[in-house]
Amino acid sequence: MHQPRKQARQARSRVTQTAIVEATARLLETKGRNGLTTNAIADRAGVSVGSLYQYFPNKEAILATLIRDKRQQLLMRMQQVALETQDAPPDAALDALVRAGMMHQYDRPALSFEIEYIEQRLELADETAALAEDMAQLVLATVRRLQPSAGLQEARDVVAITKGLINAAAMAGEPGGDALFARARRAVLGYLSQIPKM
Amino acid sequence: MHQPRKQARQARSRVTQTAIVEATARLLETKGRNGLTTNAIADRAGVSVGSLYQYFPNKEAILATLIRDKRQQLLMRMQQVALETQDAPPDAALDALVRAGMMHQYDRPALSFEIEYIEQRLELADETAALAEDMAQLVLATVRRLQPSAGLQEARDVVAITKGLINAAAMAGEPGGDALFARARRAVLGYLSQIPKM
DNA sequence: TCAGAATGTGAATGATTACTCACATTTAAC
DNA sequence: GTTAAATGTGAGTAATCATTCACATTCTGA
Repeated sequence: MHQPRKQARQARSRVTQTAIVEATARLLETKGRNGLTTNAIADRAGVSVGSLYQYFPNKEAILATLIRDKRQQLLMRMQQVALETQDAPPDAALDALVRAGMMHQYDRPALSFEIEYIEQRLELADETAALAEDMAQLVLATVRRLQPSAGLQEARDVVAITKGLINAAAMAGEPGGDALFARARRAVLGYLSQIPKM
Repeated sequence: MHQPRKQARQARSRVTQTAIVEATARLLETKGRNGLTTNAIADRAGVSVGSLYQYFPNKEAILATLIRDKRQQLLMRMQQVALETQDAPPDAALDALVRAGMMHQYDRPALSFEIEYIEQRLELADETAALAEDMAQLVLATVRRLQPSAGLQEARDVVAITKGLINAAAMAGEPGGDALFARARRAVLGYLSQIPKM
């Protein structure tokens, strides 16, 4: 392989680095995994191919950075929402979480879709699983306020159900407004209402 | 491009054709979209590369055939189940549909995952949408027996919810047994119970 | 102002891969 | 048994693409 140059020391290098990752995101959205070539990334980012290799050891590393960024972004948003709603009524708190998840995926649906696929075929599977657990833990705290008998598995399911619904809507080209949110809300509350008491 | 040879007339050509499609499926499962090269397909199928092009104009066409086959298989299975349960109690009928969907996806989860991705980036998007509508119509008939106020959108949601749940379970490596089915059942029934009456 | 460090460049390289074609083998019909 | 059609072969071709490297440009500190 090859060692990328040392840490950035000038402002312009950060700009370049960001441009590369964002160009990768845009290409994934428009052309998918196949249209994602290093030369295309460089073009789109307005830099030369050589620059990619100043900051990333290879193409996969760019993808890994993009994915980690997005992941971090989602988790932090959810944590923030959980914090903000800790004193709100339980159903309002859950609403806020569902809405945050929906917003994140709907912000750039095509990108979310590509990332979900790529995660599975990179050495990121472990990190992905770790994130899923963090998300489930976060959701669990709120879910328990509504359904004390809920466990981690149920929290995971709530995440999966929401994701499934939103994914399908996004793929079908449905706009992600209040109608979709209302259905996601029903799915989650409905599922929770069916959890057997212990 | 290039014209594949005419329709098969001998039995061995059918064998070859099937071997090519099945090899493609196996490679997708084990190596993913990236490991899927024409030479690898030929190797795995035990034929020469040239033979691929006797039956398919290009690599995409092999994928398209595989995807159509799988789709057809799922839809027919669901139709059969719907027919078999048309006189059964509504909840038993819905159970049977959910179970059939689960079985299909769990039969070869990695393959299902790859196919779902590829469908979006092939000229198959229209057919995929058409299948989704067929599935929704099929599910709607049964769903209505439980919730007469349910519409096509709710049927679509039921499919999406189930798919999301099963997908997450498959990716997490969870075995697809009765525990998963019970949760899928709860998700569907819970969602339906929340549909507002008109 | 200037040296050296940091950053940027893009043609060249080697590997991979989809697809072709001239030919070999097998089958079916008589 | 012979022949023509059907089927199978795989080295070769051209295109694409990730990565490199020798060099150019820009910045920073003194």
